[in-house]
Amino acid sequence: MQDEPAASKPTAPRKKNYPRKTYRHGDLRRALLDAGIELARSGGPDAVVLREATRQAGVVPNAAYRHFANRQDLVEAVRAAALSELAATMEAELAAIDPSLDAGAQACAALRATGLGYLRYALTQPGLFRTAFATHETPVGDANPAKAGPGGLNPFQLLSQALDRMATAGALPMERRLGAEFLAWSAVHGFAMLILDGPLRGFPEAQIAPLGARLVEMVQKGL
Amino acid sequence: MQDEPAASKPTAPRKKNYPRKTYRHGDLRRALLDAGIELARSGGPDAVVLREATRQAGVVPNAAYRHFANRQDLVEAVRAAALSELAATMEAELAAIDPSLDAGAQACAALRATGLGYLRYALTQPGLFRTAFATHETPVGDANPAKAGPGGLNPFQLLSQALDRMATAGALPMERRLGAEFLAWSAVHGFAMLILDGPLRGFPEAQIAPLGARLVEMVQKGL
DNA sequence: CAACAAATGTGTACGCCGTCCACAATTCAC
DNA sequence: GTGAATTGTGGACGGCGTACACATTTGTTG
Repeated sequence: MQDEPAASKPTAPRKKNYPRKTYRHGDLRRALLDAGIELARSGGPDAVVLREATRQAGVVPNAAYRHFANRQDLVEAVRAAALSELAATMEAELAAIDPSLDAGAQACAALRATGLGYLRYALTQPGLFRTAFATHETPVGDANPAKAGPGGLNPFQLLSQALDRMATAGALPMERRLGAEFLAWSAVHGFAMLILDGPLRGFPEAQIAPLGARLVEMVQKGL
Repeated sequence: MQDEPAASKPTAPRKKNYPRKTYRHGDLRRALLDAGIELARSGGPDAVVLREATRQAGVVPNAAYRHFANRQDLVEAVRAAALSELAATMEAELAAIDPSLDAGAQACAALRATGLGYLRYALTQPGLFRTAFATHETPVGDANPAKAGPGGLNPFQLLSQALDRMATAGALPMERRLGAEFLAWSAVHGFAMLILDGPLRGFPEAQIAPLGARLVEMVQKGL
């Protein structure tokens, strides 16, 4: 529709700045995903609306169907990205553990770090966090690298790893190791939900943080 | 539109069997709410669609706006009903506690009962449970009786009561009483979510039940 | 390089949804 | 009984997800 002479051969896809001049977009899938992520970031899963994503990518609604089977498929992709970010946040917390501690103390610190990283992400990115867990299906045996952090492990695997370290270090009795990830995850996940959608919503972080610390302590003590 | 002579004076609203013959419905609000509850029961919050509720009530879509400000308002009403049912389930569990126990043991049993009742409802009525917590805002200082059970207390208040009993019975150190409802609720709520939408979804109840028991035990020990 | 197939974006259209407005039937209050 | 308030109707609008046919570009193969 443009009267420009198609210029040079623009085969190189521009990753950002999506206003395209060629008929082809270059990397529409990425553009749609990015738009979806931003929508989810600021409005949660329901804000991921297909038509809006295509609008932001400068493309007609149906173009999305060349890259995603349907809206839910796009949401799943956003979800995977959110889980990956979550894993990265947890890894960052893990990396901050004092390496001079003995194995048992390090393992306990790792458990706390996974929990606190989880909570940090929920507080920092509520929209994406809710998107990560609003839809059904959550990763467990799922080795999809799109859901993992830089270290290649997804959030659930990071937690399992921390518990394994505790068990081998003797900080967690073996007979309590089995299924412990479900108990620990329950507490932390529920706490995040209480903050985002529940009776703790809107509380200043100054009051949230100590409660979160108490929660992690409760898990460690009660496990 | 019917050629019937309007029959007798049908001022008495029929609570169920909504096919009406008069211009007025009798109790449309109730009919819409009932329809909304059924929709939520079988499909969660997103399944509560205004037009479908009016369809089931045998009425034109706009009629709903005489009784609910908008869709969200209807969902809120469904939500209140779900919370009330949840409270009732928890009360039922509480009522089953052996009264011959001493105060401390009864208080501990009450804490477990609130948690297990909560989980029972989540497992039995996943759609309504998710509706109760999917939308924002949750009852805490909220004395709305529509959200309470037969005993007049909402789920959060039931939990608080159980913790109070533990504290006065000496089963919970006073310095740990403050905020304990958040810790306990976190664990149980998160566990419910893991079962409904998370990695524990679809697990047979035979495997869920012992895990739930362990969870409640963890809370009691770690609180 | 020509020709054809595959990939990718466009245009049009359908049905569903929430919601707004004006209007009609009914009931209530005086 | 009459006028006002309540409650249901009819029609319309814009937004959404998505299906189908079509156009344009790109990649392949002779």
